[in-house]
This record gives sequence, structure tokens and C-alpha cells, in this order.
Amino acid sequence: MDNSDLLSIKEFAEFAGIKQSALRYYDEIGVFSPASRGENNYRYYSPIQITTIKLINVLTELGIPLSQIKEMGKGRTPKRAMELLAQQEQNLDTQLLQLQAAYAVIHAFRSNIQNGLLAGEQEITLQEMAQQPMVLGPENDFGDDKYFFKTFIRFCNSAQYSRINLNFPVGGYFSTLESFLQSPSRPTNFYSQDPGGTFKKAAGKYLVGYTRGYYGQFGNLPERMLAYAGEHNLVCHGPVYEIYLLDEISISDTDQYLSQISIPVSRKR
Amino acid sequence: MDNSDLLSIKEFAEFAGIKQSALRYYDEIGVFSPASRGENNYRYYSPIQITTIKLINVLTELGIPLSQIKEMGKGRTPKRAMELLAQQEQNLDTQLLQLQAAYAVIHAFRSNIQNGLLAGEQEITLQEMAQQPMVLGPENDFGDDKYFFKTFIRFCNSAQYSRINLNFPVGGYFSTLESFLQSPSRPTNFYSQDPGGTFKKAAGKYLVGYTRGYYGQFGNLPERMLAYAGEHNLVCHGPVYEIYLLDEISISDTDQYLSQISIPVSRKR
DNA sequence: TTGCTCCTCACGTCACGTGAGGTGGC
DNA sequence: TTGCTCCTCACGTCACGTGAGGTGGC
Repeated sequence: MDNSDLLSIKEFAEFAGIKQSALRYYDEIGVFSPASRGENNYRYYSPIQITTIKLINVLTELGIPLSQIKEMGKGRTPKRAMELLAQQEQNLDTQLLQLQAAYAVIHAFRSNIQNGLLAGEQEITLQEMAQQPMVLGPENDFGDDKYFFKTFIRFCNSAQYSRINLNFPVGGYFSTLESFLQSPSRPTNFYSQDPGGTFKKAAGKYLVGYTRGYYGQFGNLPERMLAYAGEHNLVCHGPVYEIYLLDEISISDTDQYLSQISIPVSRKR
Repeated sequence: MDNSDLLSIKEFAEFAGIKQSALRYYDEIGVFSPASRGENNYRYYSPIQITTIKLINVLTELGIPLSQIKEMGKGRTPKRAMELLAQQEQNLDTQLLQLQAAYAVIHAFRSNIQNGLLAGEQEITLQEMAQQPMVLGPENDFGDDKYFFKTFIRFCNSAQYSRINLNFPVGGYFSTLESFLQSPSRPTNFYSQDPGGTFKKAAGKYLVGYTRGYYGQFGNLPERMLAYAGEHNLVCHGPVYEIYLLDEISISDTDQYLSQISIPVSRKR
């Protein structure tokens, strides 16, 4: 190997797809240095170093700190290297799961908002809804609490111990039609729209209505939905599902939040 | 909503699973502020804010800059929010692909090193090898070049235009047995061990040998392999594959690099 | 008074990016 | 001389983390 085989920092940077500044930084902290230095103190890299820099690149993209990568380069033995790489494989497995989870969260919010945009707000409609998985929280105990929020906090805290993922949008569940009609702002349970959940909202015909307003404000929607059912020869039954399609995620004005109520129905005979 | 529903920064931080320092930072840069401030200037958060902070958390974990998240919170309209989330879904798709690619790279290096550790270095063995996908580079033209590296650089540069992913380990390919025997340090092509490649190293019986030394140093391995074949009534044919199992990734001493040669064989009759 | 929580600077950290100011060969 | 590449400080950036020093209610 002689100097004619070596590359300047510019050449090496281009050919490895890495910025010169990054190469200088790696040299400075001792994680990856040029094969040699010229008389003028120029950095010269050997083409075979591309293997190493490419691997370093892959590792940093995975968020592995340079200190750890440096560690790997120091007392380089095949055994150590393999252990570290095997550990990274494990690491990557969990990262992949996390990314997939994040994808599911984004998707859930996006499709809620999309449904909100498509909703005919004043209309009550009869819809065929698909099965939807979710995770149901523990039964709410409003007790003496004047406020909805205390119960909501209890739900959130319980989430840490149960399998509830609060990253997903949260909705209200009413185990019976009566509990919804009696107090539409006090769901019997909360649920998270977790697509990995084992509790399923059944597929089938639902009466669907929308209402604008802050959390827990339903105006006369329950009555209007019952009236619609009567006019169209439908029987409502529980459980009833409530979800906020447009809330503080997508709207500034709290009075403009949009919630959707869905009640399973069957034909009267 | 009255103050009794509000949470101190400590409570909110615990219950949302976020550090206080992060909450203060988000407030400072205006990306997420408490519902109100107390007379003592304390920050008070509303429980429902958990939806927002959880989503922010998911977005930051995806590497989305806070400036962009702030943008989304500012002129909050359902349409804007949906567009941004939809964009992130796309984004995530590519991130998932990248992670999977990174996984493949790590795995390829790890299994090479593992094979290197398991290798009986001096032995020549007859092995049943599985099919292995790869990407073959353009045909090498050593021309007048005295040095291997010039050709290697050409290969690396051509990789940018062809479909060669240099993140994977690179090996040497000899289209015929003769080309290997004539000049074992001048492969007819280079290849990358890309598991997504369309070129396949065929499954079957291979004569496998190992040698220690710097790139291109094979000692008497070719002769020893031919001799072994003769003794065991085997016929060698091309193409021949060369790969470095232990190189600068896992070993500091360049003279201890370990390469593997595999030659397809059949029984003489 | 002690203990606890909260506040606001201010400075540190990580992995670079970005000039500023100077060198050296054609 | 001009143009190009390289060098070394030095300071900026992003998303926080970590004290330091002070407040306020039980």
C-alpha cells in the first residue's frame, strides 16, 4: 500500500457519503481516524476504511452513541465485536416494535381526524361499522366526585399497571344504553383505541351522531338519536361508544371539539 | 373546570411519563404550555392535556423537530393536522424500511464474524451451503493498475449508480475456477452481501478454506484446496466466492484478517 | 426551623454544522 | 495573483439534563 492509494478527506467523504465535518469530528474524539497524515497535516484515508465508516454510519443512524462505537473499536476482538452486534440486533428488534407502535398511534389519530372532516355534523346516519379492537379500562367509579377529571386521572394512573396504552386516542364506553341516556358525560369505562387490544367493538349496524362542544357536552344528541331510531323503526341497544374526532390535537377552540356517538341498532319487527 | 382539577408539574410529569425539565423546555419554546399559571407562578396542567403531550411524545420519538410540532399546534385546523399526520405516516414507512435495512446489515456482519470464530482455520472442509442472495458489481478492469485499491474505488463509485448497497460486507467473485487460481487477489467482480439482492450464490456442496492475512494474501490456500479435492475424488468448478469474515471491523492486527474461500464441487466419476 | 415543591437563570452535553482566518501547491 | 483544498480554533444548534440560588406554604 503506498500513498497513491490514499484518498483526501474530500474524496473519501464523497465516496462514503459522509460530511467532512463528521469525519473531522470522528477523528477528534478518536472514534475513526484517517489511515495516515500527510506532511502538511492533511488527513488521508484508505479505500478499505469504507467498510468501517459505513458500519459506523449504520450504527449511528440507529442512535448508538459514538462513545459505545469507540469502545467497540478500541479493544477490537472478534468476540467482543460479535457480542456488541448481537446486542444491537436485539436492540433493533425492540426499536422496530416501537416504530410499528408509533405508526399505529399516528394512524389512529389521523383516521379520527379524517372521519371528523367527513362527518355530516347535524345528520344522524345508519352506518355499517367494521370491528374495532381496543383496550377497555377498569370500571369508572365517579362516587362523590363532582368532576369528570378525577375519574379520568384515575383511569390514566391505572393505565400504568394495566395494559392500557395512553398514546392512542381515548374514548368513553357505556356498558348499556340506559347508562348513556342517564348520564352521557359519565362513561362506565374509558378505553384506548389500541389496534392491538383484545376487546372488540363488534362489527355491525350502528346509529351514528355527532356533536360539537367541550368534553362531556352533548346537547340534545341522545334525544335526537332516539327520535331518529323511532322514526326509522330501529331498536337501540348497548354498549354505546363515544370518541372525540376533533379535539385539542386538531382544533384550538374548545367549543368546537367534535365527538362521535355510535349506538348498535337492529330492525324492529 | 376549576383549579382542583389541575395538576402540578410534578404530578403531570409523573402521570404523563415525561421529565419536568422537558415540560419546562416545551413551555419555554412555546410548543406546549400549562393550562394556567398560579399566583406563585407555578405551572398547572389540566388532565386532558395528556392527549396532546402523549402525541407530542410520540412525534418527538420519531425524530420530528419540535419546531415542526409547534407549527402544527399554532394554526391548528383539522385539515392541517391531518396533512401533517399523513405526511408522518409516509415518513414512518420509509423509517421502517431503513430500520429493516439496518437490521440486515448488522445481521450480515454478525454472522460473518460468528462464522469466523467457528472456523477451523487450517482445515479444508466439504460443506453443504445454503443459497445466498447478493448484488454483483460490474466486471473489474484491473488494466495497468498495479494496485487492487484503484479497482475497488471504481467499484465503490459505481455503487452509487447501480443498486449496490455498500453498507453490507463486500466480497470477491471469480467467474471461473481458472481466474481464481491465476490471480486470487484479483476477483473478476466485487459483490455486496445484500440479502435483498437478485444474484444468488447457488445452494450446494462447496469446498471451504480459510486463510489469515491482509487483503489479497492467500498463501498457498489455492494449491491446498486443489490438493484436497484431488485426494477426495472431487471436481472443482467456478464461480469461486471470497469473503472476509474477520477484518478491520473485528480485529486490530491487519495480519490476522480471516478470509473464507468457497469453491463449488461435485464427485468425480 | 425543616422539608418539600416550585421557580428562573446559567451552564453542560451530544453530534455535529458553520464560518473565520490561515496555509500550501498549481 | 487566483482558485482550490486543507487545516485548526471557536462558536452555534437542538433537545434537553443538571445544579445553583431563591421562594413559599405546612
